[in-house]
Amino acid sequence: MEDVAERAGVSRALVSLVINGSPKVSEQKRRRVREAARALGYRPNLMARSLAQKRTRIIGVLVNDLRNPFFAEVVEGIEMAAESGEFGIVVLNGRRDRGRELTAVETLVQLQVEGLALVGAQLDGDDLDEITDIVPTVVVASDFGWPADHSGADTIVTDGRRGAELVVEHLVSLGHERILHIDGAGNASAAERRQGYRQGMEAAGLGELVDVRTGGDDEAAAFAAIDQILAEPAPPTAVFAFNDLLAAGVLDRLDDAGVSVPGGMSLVGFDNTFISALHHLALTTVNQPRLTMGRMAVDALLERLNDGRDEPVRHTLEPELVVRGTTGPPPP
Amino acid sequence: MEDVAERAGVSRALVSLVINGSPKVSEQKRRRVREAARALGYRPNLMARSLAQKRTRIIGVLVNDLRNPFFAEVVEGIEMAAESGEFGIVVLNGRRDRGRELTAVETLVQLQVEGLALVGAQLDGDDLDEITDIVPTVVVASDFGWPADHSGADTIVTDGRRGAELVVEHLVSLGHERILHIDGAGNASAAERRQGYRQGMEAAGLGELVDVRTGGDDEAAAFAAIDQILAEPAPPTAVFAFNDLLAAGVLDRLDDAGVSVPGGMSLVGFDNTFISALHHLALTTVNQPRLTMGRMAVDALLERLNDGRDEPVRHTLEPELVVRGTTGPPPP
DNA sequence: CCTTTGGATTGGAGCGCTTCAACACTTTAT
DNA sequence: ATAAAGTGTTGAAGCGCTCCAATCCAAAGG
Repeated sequence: MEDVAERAGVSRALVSLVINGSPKVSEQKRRRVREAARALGYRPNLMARSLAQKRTRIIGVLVNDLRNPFFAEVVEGIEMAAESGEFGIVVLNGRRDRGRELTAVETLVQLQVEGLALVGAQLDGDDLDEITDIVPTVVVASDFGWPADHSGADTIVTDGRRGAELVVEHLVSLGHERILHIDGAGNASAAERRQGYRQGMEAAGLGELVDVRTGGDDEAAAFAAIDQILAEPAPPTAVFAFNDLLAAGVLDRLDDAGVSVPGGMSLVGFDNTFISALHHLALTTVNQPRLTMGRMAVDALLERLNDGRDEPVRHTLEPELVVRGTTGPPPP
Repeated sequence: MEDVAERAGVSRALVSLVINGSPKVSEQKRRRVREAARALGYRPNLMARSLAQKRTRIIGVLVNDLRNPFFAEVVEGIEMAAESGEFGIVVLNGRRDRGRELTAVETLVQLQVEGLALVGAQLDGDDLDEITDIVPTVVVASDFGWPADHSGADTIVTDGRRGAELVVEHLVSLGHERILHIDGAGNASAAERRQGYRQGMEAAGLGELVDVRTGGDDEAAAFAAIDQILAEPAPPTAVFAFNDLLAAGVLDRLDDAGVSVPGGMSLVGFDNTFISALHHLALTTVNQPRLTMGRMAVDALLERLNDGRDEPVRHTLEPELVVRGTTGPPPP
């Protein structure tokens, strides 16, 4: 910067003004500075700038698992919204490891991010208790148990309970009774969907047939459960899987076992990722508006940042059943 | 930091030493500083630290499209390797837009990243000419045309030419002759695969039947091409798609048109993403060792950073044909 | 002709940290 | 006893930038 100033025959301060596009610089000097900067290949040092400004204009994003297309799209929504709010984002990947999530959050805070978006994080409220009063935080696509006195983070979720109910209602309307749920195990939104499933079953008078098996959040997690189910005397006629990835795993296994879908068994996923839309799978699933979720997350942060809101806010989006080809009437 | 020092009854310098785990600090003071830091909820400011150290320990990653599982996994490989080299990564998403890629690279440089990994980038050599002599750069999963005098970036690719040849060889061995290629349009590695396809065809004496259609890099890009092909008098008996996503789109369209696979037409993808492994698709494809590519990319950067290498290096990995269920003999 | 006004420019302090030379003690060798 | 050689600790400079108060200058007003 010093060099640029010298070459342009001005002070360092003036160079700073030009770089930041201040209106109070004469056209002449502006040009000279620009030229000097170009000639010298000058690039401002963002670290120094942030330090001096005490602002970073960065939103930190922690994501549960980048390989899951659902999360990847939420992140994309966040990125797009951040961009139009003149913020950059830094994405850290928890890779499904709670410990890594914890250190990632710590890193982001030390990076002085101005807002924190946790996408599908597995942390719980206590982990964040301290964080939330340092930096505005929004939790997306998962739901934390907050400690009683927490100052609050915002929450953006799709109503997983309702989504699961929709699934059960759909299956029941097709005539299914033995509907089984392979859940998301310890996954952030697993509990809610389990609950919705239970409520749906009970509402349909099928409370006695409630059957939840442990799954997970990827294809492989379904294998054990399916193998077990198929070996049982009275297998279900429909399976509701925690998410699309898991459902794809179920489909694979049913395939292997020679069970046709939906002829021999109906199958429903969750998330409406592009995977479920592939015609060859044509998975009936529940849509979550991912881009919208990302946008709302950023909006929530910006409200705290720009408008000074400080009570926590909670947005629950409506899920939507997407009926494709993996659901039909139960076998006779 | 000042506060911590005061509370612990030491100087700021000593606090710094403790935080950075210097061995030359008495156990007693170390404890007192630690305690003071905890009590005050002190968090070091990474910006300030980087500025003072003139190091960031950050590798910048620019990725073509985070929604493509192939790229997501390469990034994961990079992240894991970086982690074990004591580096963090910052990922910026180009979202398939060249302009965005350009500004992203600029941002990363200004962020003072110590290394730059471009994953599937669409930039060309000239864009990077200036960058590469500021920061060590490695190009992964795409291949740039370098300007003659460039000081060099490293390159990590899977041999796309060879991969395409493998595909053609496989199809030819099954008896196919009319093998069509739906390409990746302007995509970074499209040219190479096109070339491999051509060479393979020619080597098999099928040079006359070479037929390349414009595709792209996602499902939708395949639709137009397939519709057109099916309307032609002598449609191909096999289609080689630029990547798995595109192949999935082809599969969808063939499905719609009532063409069975592989009975009516054989289909091959590229990348061996988890999508191709779904039994319902069971897509024959070509594997690229993604995690290895990520690791090698980081290794290349570390060699420049730590060992002072300064001539460009190029690693070409061997592709591997993965035969699944979408290829078979041509229809009679 | 002198003062006022207002826009353009600048010097310098400060952002939170690291680092290095210098200093203050101990301990060991002489 | 004194010199030499560690150990721990610290003051102060400096990293590259921003931003405020102060200054400068030219045009406008009296």
